[in-house]
Amino acid sequence: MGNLKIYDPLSDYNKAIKKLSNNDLRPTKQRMILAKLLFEKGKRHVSAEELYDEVKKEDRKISLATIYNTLKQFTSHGLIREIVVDQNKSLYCTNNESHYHLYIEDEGKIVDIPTKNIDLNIPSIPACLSLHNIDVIVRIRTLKDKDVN
Amino acid sequence: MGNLKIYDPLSDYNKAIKKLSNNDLRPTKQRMILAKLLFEKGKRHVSAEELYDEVKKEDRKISLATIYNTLKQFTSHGLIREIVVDQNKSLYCTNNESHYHLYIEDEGKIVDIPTKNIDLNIPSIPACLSLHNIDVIVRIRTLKDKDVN
DNA sequence: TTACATGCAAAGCATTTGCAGATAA
DNA sequence: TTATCTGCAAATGCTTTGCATGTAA
Repeated sequence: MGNLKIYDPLSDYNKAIKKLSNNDLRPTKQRMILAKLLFEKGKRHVSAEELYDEVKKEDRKISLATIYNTLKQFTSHGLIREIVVDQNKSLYCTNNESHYHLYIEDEGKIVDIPTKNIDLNIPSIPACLSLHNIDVIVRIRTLKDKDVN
Repeated sequence: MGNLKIYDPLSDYNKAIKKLSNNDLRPTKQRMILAKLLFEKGKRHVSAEELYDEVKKEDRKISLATIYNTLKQFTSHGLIREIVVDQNKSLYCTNNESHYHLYIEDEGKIVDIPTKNIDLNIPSIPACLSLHNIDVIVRIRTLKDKDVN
């Protein structure tokens, strides 16, 4: 919002661009715009549709299909994380630190939880020698209409 | 597995029927069939489609729409729990004990985790005075193709 | 120059819904 | 008899895909 900003060669944004180049992702116009929106605004949880709207607000245009595809690519390259919150609704998280998620169903909101706040004791993990990723989603629901009848 | 079973007037199935009647759900033919499949086979994690197939295997027929609607009703009446595992994929869990879920993404499988195996420390829960439900889904992914490029 | 990206519209898929006919009480 | 179910087919909503055009290197 118009605040002065000293050029930071290691900002999240620049790191992202570098990451793009380091992978097989060309830093195209669309990917730059999306990386900018995703990484210059701090830690965020956005949907494809929200990003689409933000791009439009900047008087630019990226097709929704490209936004979906790009989010998918960014995810598989480890730049962001996908959180499936409901059927027909994914949010993308730009927080790169180790953390879990709290999803407040009633509000459709997500809050990050530091990994240290959750102790997992799962002896039942079956032969996960090559465990690659753990994601914890705590879903809470507050007392509402539909559940008590 | 072919083991003898003494008639239990308080079996999960009968409890379910009773629960149905106690709510505003008429114990119709379709609901009885589904309750039977859901509660007489012990703790399960099934999708609507799987249930649909099981009904067919018994030479009966319930429309998929009715299965979806019934699962939804059973869920909102607390008979089962819905677990959203992916976009466009819900599983329904018949375990009534307090527990969380481990989802193995690669295999699409779900395993129950006793509540005591997970310590939640979430001071950040915002004004959840009327907290109604906590669901924890631990998602694990083992090292696979698409993630390293 | 050419392999890779993008955009559009169409397709996909699990789930939901509208409504006419069927059923439980 | 009447409020409630059921089943079908059509609709929904998010996401993906096919393919022609555009673009980075």
